[in-house]
Amino acid sequence: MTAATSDERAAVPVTIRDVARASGVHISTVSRTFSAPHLVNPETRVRVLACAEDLGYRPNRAARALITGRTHNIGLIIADIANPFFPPLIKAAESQARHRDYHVFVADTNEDPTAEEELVHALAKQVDGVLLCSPRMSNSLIEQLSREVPLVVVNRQVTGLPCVLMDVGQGARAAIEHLIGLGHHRIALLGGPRSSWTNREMRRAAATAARAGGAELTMLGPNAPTETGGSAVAEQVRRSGVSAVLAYNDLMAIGLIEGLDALGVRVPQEVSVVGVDDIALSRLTRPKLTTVATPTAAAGRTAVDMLLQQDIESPRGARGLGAGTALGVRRTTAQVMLQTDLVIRDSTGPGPRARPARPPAASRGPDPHCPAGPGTPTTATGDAVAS
Amino acid sequence: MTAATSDERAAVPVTIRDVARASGVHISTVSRTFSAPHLVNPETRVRVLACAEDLGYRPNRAARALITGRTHNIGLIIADIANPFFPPLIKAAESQARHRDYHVFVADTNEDPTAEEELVHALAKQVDGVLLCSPRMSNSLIEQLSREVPLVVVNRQVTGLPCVLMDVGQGARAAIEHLIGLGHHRIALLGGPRSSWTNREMRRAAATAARAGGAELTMLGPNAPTETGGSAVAEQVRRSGVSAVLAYNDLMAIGLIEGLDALGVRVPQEVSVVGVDDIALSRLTRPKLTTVATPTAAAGRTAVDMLLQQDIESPRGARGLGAGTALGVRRTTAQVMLQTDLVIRDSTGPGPRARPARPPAASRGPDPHCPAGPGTPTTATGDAVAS
DNA sequence: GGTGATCCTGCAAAGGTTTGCAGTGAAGTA
DNA sequence: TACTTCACTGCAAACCTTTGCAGGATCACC
Repeated sequence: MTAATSDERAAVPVTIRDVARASGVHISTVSRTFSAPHLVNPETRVRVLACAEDLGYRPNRAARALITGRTHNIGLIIADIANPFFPPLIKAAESQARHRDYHVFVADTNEDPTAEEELVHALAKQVDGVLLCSPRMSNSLIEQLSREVPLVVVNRQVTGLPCVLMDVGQGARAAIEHLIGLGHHRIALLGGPRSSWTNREMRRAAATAARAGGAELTMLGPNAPTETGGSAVAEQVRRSGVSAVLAYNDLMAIGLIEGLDALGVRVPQEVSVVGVDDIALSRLTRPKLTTVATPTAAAGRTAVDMLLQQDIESPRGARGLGAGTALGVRRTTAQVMLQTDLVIRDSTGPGPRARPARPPAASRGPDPHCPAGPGTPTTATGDAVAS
Repeated sequence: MTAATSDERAAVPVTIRDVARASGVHISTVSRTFSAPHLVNPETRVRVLACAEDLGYRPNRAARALITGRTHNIGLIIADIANPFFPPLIKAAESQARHRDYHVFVADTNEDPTAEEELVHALAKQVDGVLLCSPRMSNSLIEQLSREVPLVVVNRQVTGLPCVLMDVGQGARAAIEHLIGLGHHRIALLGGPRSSWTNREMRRAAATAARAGGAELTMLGPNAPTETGGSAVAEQVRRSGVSAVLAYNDLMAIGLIEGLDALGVRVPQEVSVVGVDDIALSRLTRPKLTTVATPTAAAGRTAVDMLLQQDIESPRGARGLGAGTALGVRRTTAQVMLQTDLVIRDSTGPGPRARPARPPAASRGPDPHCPAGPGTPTTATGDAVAS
């Protein structure tokens, strides 16, 4: 770390060989100093480390990858980075990966299934595994791709593959029960993309909960999972005569509130709205959004853990393993379901039955129907529950 | 592409050698088929390509990187992925990179300068260049790191290095002029982080514009560039007696509006608020935020272009180049300034002087002071202007 | 038929690291 | 002393690709 070297260190790439020369040992000893320290004499080790530090040596991961077959990289394939649902997931995944000395490639598919497939192929040779977040392609294609590179799927259930799921079914149930408890008996479900697993789960759970609570549930959709998708159906919602709406996600819920506002329909006085995801934004709109919080960060962390876990066993690229059904180790296919939590804020209020008993124009100030208070939502724990 | 092979293709990694064997040529011919097609006989080429396709061959980028010295990867170092300012930039950069057959590593520093430095080191050997977005470390450290790996800096001016800047000075000027035009003569500038280049530019430009317009400008801050940072100074803003505020960014502006609201101060009736960035969120809050739109996506694209441009010349890791001032090619150090645009929405209204002349309670509906109408903001063009 | 040019292909080294194997010397045991 | 064990280190092959060089075939031209 002398001043002289630090100035020019990077003009010439310094390799394991330079360190070997400087410390008077063979390159293999230098290599072992980094990858298997217990095999080298402590004295030698400190000397080598000192020289390495002095020269500014950093192992070349490409060369290492070439021989070990492990890149220490993972791929993260995202439908749309700009969708506020994903950044917390990306952030958590990147952080978790880095703690385990992995780097992450991020790729955006623009919600295009074709791009998803191409990206898996393109990344396959360059990563030890791929996280597929809310994929839009078919299950069978996912299964096929998983033979090329270890995969963990987030927000989608694929049998035989490790998946990280959020229990939106439970969340939808809680939301419907919340609405029914407020006196709503005509409720709409604002559906998302048809190919979305989350969408199917929500529909099923919401229908069951509505039936159990004696409420009528209207299905609207499919719709684009965006703000525009939400505002576009405002008119339809008004005409349908429902007094409450559960939206596929927060963006749609916010769009819907916008759209209703433009039609002169007030939220929550005339229509209650519940979203899903609890994106940061949902705390900042007015009214603040009642929503089903999904543990996105926990999902990112968990997915990385699962990926790295299944990676450990076989050193990739093991040649000569007989194809077909080798009776050796089989990849773990555990599926993890993360809990969701209903966060009650200001976009839901008493329904038609309860309305007469309510003081008029109470849209400001602490809402009486909010148990925890708007500022202290019940946060999602993200505890993992194997299913 | 037969069914038989596609099933097991990835169990055994297929290399250039397998393709060579299958097509009856030497591996170098296969290599050339991909990296220099014009050097191989068309007939041979189609045969090789067919075999490659059939076997599912994909070039191993690690091996290629090892010999060419170019990884075809770039690094993207971000202060905070979850900050809504960044995702559009990441998305654009990733897209642009991919179009040029590059993949991008994304890393999050959590606003920690130490993490920034470590990440540059960690990524250096694995990428052809790094994009440093809104770095928090010192200029001198950035310069030093740039000797290790080609760097492009976004949102920060470092002499001698290629930079992509947004003209927030112009934006701040436009915002102040807009406010003065509305009749505000006591304005506050809600400052951001002290180490931020943007922050300094804004202060300077706002001060000049205020002086020119005969308005009094109060500097508040530094503050955290977050919603909380904004809401925390609401009380201070009220006490200061200003009628308008220009905030460091949209998040702070939104936080401030929240905080003022909690104090019973209405926006824009009593205080006008202008943000900077035009994050998606700013269209969704109520009131919709008047803000200085920064061309984030264009910045991401431009930064990638500049990085790749300076990469082309020298094939990295050229050994034996004399250190010191080689009189050969010098890295391009062009600095690009992108234009910003003031987008007028609903969080700004007439100031004290103009107020009497205004119809009361006109907070809903199309605002008379909004030239383009709330739905059709003047969008940032992002035209590049070399400086 | 000889000369030269052109086009294509093969050969082999190189790039930085890991790792099985073998070798060295010292310490421990009989 | 002889033998084994042990800790450490060196040797060299291997990973997959690129690329300068040279050889071979073909063709045109004189």
